[in-house]
Amino acid sequence: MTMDEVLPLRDVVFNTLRKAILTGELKPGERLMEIHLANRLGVSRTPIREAIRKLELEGLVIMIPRRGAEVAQITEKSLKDVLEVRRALDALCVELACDRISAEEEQQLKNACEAFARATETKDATVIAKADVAFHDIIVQATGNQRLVQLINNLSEQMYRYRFEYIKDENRHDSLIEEHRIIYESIVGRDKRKAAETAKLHIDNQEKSIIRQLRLEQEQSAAKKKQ
Amino acid sequence: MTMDEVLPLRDVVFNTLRKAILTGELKPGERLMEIHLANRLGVSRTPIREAIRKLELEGLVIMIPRRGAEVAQITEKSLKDVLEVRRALDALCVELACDRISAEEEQQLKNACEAFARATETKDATVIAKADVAFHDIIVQATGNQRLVQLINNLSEQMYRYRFEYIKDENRHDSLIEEHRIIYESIVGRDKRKAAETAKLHIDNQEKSIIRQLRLEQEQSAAKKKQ
DNA sequence: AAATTGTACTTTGTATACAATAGTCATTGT
DNA sequence: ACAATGACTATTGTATACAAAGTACAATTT
Repeated sequence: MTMDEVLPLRDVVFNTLRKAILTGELKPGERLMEIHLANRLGVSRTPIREAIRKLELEGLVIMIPRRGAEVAQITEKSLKDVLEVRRALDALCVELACDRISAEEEQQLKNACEAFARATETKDATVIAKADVAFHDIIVQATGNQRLVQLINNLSEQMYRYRFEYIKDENRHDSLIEEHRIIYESIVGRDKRKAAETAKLHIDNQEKSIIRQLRLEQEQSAAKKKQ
Repeated sequence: MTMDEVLPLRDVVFNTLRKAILTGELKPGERLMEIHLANRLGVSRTPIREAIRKLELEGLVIMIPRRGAEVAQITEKSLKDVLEVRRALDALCVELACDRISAEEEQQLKNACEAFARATETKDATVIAKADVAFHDIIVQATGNQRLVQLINNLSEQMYRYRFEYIKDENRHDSLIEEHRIIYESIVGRDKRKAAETAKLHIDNQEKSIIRQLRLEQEQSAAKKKQ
């Protein structure tokens, strides 16, 4: 018996648009026109509008009065702002995890750590990204703080598009594995200071890579505009 | 010439409902029925619904499928979660302020610090609360991180109702003034460690007071239910 | 030829109408 | 008397219709 839970259309639309923005299918600056989207998704304007209201508060689209919504631009400044906050929250995460992680979660974290190392061998960015998310999810969940879970997820969202390029870089794989290992061991060893320090380092490395990626894209779009 | 900017109705409704929830005019658990609200505010259901979608994502209301929205309950757990995050973010704030505060902002902070001390003498909770917000706002703004500003404001929101009781407690006034003074001096003296520590202490004190308040309220409502 | 005005079209903002569902109360049968 | 079923009502979910505003393009005038 399949209890195929029927979500309200607004949530279906919200998830669809969210995914489209995060994967880059809808590009920054692109306009979201209600009738157009309604036709494409086969619903009326009402659920589209309600979905846009949620995307607006989540920062994925911006509203221009009497002109409608468009996909939010990511600037280097806004990315730095997000990562500055994440650095603090990721550090908080691992510190709380040191206090609160259960024996079962410790085992899961160990498995996830090893699974990540194996995933890098596939050289498939999608597989690696999933293994990476799985590892960090266990830590975030171990904090037992729902609000923190929600905030970290929202902040991670903002840079989904760029994380992929970072994951692809094979030269970084060994240090990624090493960082994960240190974080795992620090948490198990209840060494808050070291865990927090490594978590911050982990973000710093991501920041460098993502900003390089972002500059590249902006150069490209600038060149395209000229041509 | 008054450029009385006409906000979309959904934003007017959003702000109205938000304020009503934060001031306690709409109580936790109370249902938000669309037609009812539409009649009361003299608009149609559409802007009401869009406002509710935003309140939903902000965590001020929760949706029950096919039953509509109701004002979110604040539990002791959810409050502790919020404050745990705030402790980290407030510490980040003062640290960043140490690095980035301008000479002008330093002067403003000095004024706000003195203004707060004077405000406590009025023994008027509204006046004191305003002076307190003004002081902290300068620090948050000094970080130059828009995302951080947004997050702190959203998190502060969640406990607006209870902060008032905290501010009222005259026994705490002297230590509040002292904490503000230490934070001010640490920022000016670029002492990140001390600034962060005091900021955390500041939150800890709030937490104790607010949780006491929350327990009191819950006892009262439990008693009322029995009677 | 350039500028300005007017008109038509596109798109959002708001209201209302219709559909579906869940909760409530009464009625009926055991 | 109690349980179960069915109808009615209240409320949300969705679609559409109408109003207002902003934009682009063409025509006209200087």
